[in-house]
Amino acid sequence: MRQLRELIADEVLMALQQIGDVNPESTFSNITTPRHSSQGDLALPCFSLAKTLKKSPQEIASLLVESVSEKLTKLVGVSKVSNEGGFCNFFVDPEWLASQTIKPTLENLESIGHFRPPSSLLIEHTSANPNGPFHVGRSRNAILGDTFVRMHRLAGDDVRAEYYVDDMGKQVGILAWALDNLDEEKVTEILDAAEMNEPSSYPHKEDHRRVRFYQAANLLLNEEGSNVEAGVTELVQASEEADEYTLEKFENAYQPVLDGMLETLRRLGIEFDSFTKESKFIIDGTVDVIMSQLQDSELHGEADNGAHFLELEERGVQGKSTKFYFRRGDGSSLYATRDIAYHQWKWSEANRLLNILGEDHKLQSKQVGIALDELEIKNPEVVFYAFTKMPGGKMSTRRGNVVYMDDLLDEAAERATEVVREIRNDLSDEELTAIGEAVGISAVRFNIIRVSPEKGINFRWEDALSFESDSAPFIMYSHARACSIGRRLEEEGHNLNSLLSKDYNWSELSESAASLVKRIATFSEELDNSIVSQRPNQFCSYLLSLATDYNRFYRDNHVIDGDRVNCRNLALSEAARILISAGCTGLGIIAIDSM
RNA sequence: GGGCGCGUGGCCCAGCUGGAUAAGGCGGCGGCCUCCUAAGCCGCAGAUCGCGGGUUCAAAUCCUGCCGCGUCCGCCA
Repeated sequence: MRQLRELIADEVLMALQQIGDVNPESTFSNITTPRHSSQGDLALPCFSLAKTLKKSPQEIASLLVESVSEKLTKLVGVSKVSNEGGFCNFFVDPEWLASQTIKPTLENLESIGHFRPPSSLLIEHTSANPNGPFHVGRSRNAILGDTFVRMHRLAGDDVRAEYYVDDMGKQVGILAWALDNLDEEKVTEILDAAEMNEPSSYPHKEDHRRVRFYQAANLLLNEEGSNVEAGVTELVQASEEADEYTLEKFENAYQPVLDGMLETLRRLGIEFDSFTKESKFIIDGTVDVIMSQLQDSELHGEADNGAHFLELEERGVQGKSTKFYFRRGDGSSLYATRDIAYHQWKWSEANRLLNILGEDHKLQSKQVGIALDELEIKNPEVVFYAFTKMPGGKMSTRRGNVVYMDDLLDEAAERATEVVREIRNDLSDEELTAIGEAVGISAVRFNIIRVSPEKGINFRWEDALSFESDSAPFIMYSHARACSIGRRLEEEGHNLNSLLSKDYNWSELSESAASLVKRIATFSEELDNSIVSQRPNQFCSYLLSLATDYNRFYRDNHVIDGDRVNCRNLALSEAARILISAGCTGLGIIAIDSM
């Protein structure tokens, strides 16, 4: 709690110095938030001082309290200082905290979430091969990436969301080949034979339609003695030489697929500011420059057939192969080489770079990082996330072992609509559907970001669609409750702004109201912590706590009491409502006002 | 074989830059709607923090060995 910390810092530092601490700053930096509210709002562990001061931690804590207590408790804002078990415990005065935080929250809507000077950054996420519909396995990247975009924006940063389009190479080549050489009938025949001809719920959406061509071509590719391989290879080679005709053919093949994927993403609330094509760096020649620069590296080596690599063993890369190839024997570049050029270009576009990558890209990312070092180009910040597994194993577009996001969202919206229908009998079908859509989508997003990125997710329908307490609908429900208060006041002819413009008396806050005030006060620092530690799940937890605290407040602090309005409780409720709503925006949850 | 990551109540999951009684949720049991939305609130039961060593005043957290799971080790993307 930064408000309390700032308030007590000077006194505590002085007291630490007095009792003989030679590095009070360092001791003070250990101050933490206690687990239990009975232990105050901040606690300073005194154990590290025991040795140098030759006193027990308990004794030290007690000395500190003695020296600091009188002055601090005279300060407006500190209600109590005590010590227990070697900790020094500081208690904030909730009335003071409320006077510091509630009004600013109500009045400075545009600065909600701001905690530190803003930065400008480019976040690259999703960047999935445009070869088929967006599926659940790919969605963790998109949802996580978009959440970072949103959280940074909430914190005041200038963010550009970027999609790197793989518009060349094998994946798109296979798709282009298939569209050229197969027809619907043939595709159906091939998929039937492999028992992969599953009916699509979106047969006319291009990503769903074309993925069948892609899957069929992959099946042909694996057949003995097929000439498909040769055809695809020819295309791929042409694309890597930036052959205009081929690249256009590729674009015609993938663009409708990409559009379909983006449509799905848009339904999830995910949009991009810019798209950069991989071929750009072949066409503009930077890949060639990079390759020749890398040949000057002391790590550079050349294989028998003329392929070039960096030997990374001395840079900590271990395994069967420690070589990083950046140029094939025929002189052409590889995906990773283009990625280096892409990073060089990205640094010309932003001050900070953040990449969202699956854990399968860890080695690749390390190799690119070392190559960037060799070229004296800064490394980007990277967030890795673990895979989403299906009960049958890894999801794969190629093998058809997938759950498409379009289907998951339909199911989510449908189930949510049924839940609303059971609860609300005063709404039209249209309203029910709208709420169901918002709830379903929010729930799906939340169930992915609520778990720490490095932990694997086992996809289960019932988990992905969970509407239980640890979920987006729970948060949305608190928000809707808060909205209903304002709505009712306005229906009764009140003007909310004039009710809120009064000066409140914050004395004698109930326990639940005080808890809510404290929770509200830590919004920005919780957001910032979550961003800095690259764990959106932390902000998820915070928002769940805020919603829980609001629900408790709601239980025993009424705003409307007969024909009287408690303006102070209204101010608290509105501040909470505003922050829940802002938090939802930051996580991609749709904060509807009725549900 | 090697690298990286993960392993917390029956299930999901937080805590992991060491600190006080390991936080929530689901499921189970029991309470609360003459009162602003009960998708809520309150209580009870349930944890050898994968296993073994070590460092420390203090270990779920750091180190190390083992076991299990994931992922990577392509002149693929």
